[in-house]
Amino acid sequence: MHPITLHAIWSSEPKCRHCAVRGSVLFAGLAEADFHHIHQPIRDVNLAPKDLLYRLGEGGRALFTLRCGVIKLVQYLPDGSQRIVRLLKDGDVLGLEALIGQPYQHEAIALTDCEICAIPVEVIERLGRERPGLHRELMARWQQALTEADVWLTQFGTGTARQRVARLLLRLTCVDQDRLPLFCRQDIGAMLGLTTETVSRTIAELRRQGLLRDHGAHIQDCDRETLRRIADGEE
Amino acid sequence: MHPITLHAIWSSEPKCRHCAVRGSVLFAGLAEADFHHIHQPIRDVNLAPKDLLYRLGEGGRALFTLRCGVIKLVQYLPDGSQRIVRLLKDGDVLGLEALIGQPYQHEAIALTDCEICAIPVEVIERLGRERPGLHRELMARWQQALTEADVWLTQFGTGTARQRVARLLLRLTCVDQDRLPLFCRQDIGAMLGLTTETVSRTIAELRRQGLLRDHGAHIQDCDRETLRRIADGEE
DNA sequence: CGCCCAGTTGAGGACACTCAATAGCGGTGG
DNA sequence: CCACCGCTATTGAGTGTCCTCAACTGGGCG
Repeated sequence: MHPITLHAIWSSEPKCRHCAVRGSVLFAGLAEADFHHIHQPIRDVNLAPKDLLYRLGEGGRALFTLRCGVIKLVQYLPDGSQRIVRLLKDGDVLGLEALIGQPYQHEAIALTDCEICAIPVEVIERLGRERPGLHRELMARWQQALTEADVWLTQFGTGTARQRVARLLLRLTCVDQDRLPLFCRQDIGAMLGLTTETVSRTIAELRRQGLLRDHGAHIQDCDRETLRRIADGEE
Repeated sequence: MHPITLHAIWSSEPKCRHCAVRGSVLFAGLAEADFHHIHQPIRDVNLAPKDLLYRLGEGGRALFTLRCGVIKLVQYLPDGSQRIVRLLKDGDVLGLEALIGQPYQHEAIALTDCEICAIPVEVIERLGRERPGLHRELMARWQQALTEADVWLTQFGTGTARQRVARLLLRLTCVDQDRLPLFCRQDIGAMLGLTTETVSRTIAELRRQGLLRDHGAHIQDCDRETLRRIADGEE
């Protein structure tokens, strides 16, 4: 178990106002005046890779915005193997289930260094009462997660290993053209429903065909055009 | 293309008040007085099996509650094959994406006869402004869809054909112990990411082992205990 | 009666999994 | 500084599962 670094920073350092990703995170639409209504502490959480943000089944009273970093949401199968259900990146929101009183549905585990805001549910509820626009924002977040879930099912749950890997690489590189977070083969397998050996073999072959370069776990210079053809089953 | 039967019934027949599934559908918590605020027509839609409720990419201005019946949400892969992403049953809500101005993300196709309420987005917005509780209800619906999506990914996207079929049968029968809607082998395949032949073979073997009976597409009398062991990979 | 569609069954092959051995990398300690 | 350890990635061989293609069956309906 990894310790979670929590320290209340609200009173001393109102980061929300100056938050680097304010344009894209939950409070994007908040007017300056709205911040005066926040009496509850919004906490600042920092995670290192492999740290646990929250546990599956834990009854949480906060939701989180990811200011920077990458987090994986994991669920487990009866046989103990794990499946990565979604990835979250800068500006994404997680733990929404807390808003309706449900325990967290996943384990949330950091893949990179992460900076996170932990927002108590009561803060959202109070703000929501006075600013209905917040609800629209929240619903959009939910819809975004749902769309993402559907994509994972269709893109990463169907087709050959070659297709799935190609699709994953396309999706990961479309954010940051060449720089994508380093995933171990096991994580890639857990995202695609494949074994680490199959993933390794598949990536090795793509490398031999000159469709990407990789130093260790770092994958670079994907030939997106060819990968797209592979993803669509054209070769 | 299947014609959609739409007829406005609000003025003549205010079904929402007497809706059979009012206890579990969207307007569960609405006080009687709230209905006076609805000036927009809530339409009644009836579908036969294979009828299309809405199309993927269609920009809709209504969301739907399913009073009775079963509906499948379908997405398509680049190669044209279809994947069933979720099933909806009595009391479920669909088309939520319309609420945030997005086009529908799936094809919604009836599997049985269906009775549906089509609720204009404006109605929800007006009601939501006056009754914040509605937002909570909507968020719960979204979360429910999300949880369901995760289940499909982990349960139906992993494991052997035998395990997946067992899991599907368990999930379908847990609602209605012995009576489950009739799915063709192709639909089952589209839910599990398997071919119809594999589904057919797998079910045939379960039948030979006495774990279920089926007359044509109707499956009955599942041995849920044994199926559970199969689903968990214990045999 | 015969068509049509859905389901079943068979044969063969491709693909991914399992088990196992090896290689490569980074960190630690002597 | 180098040897060693542990972990991850890679590669190989063999097997099992599922897909593909194809033929056949059976029920529903015109």
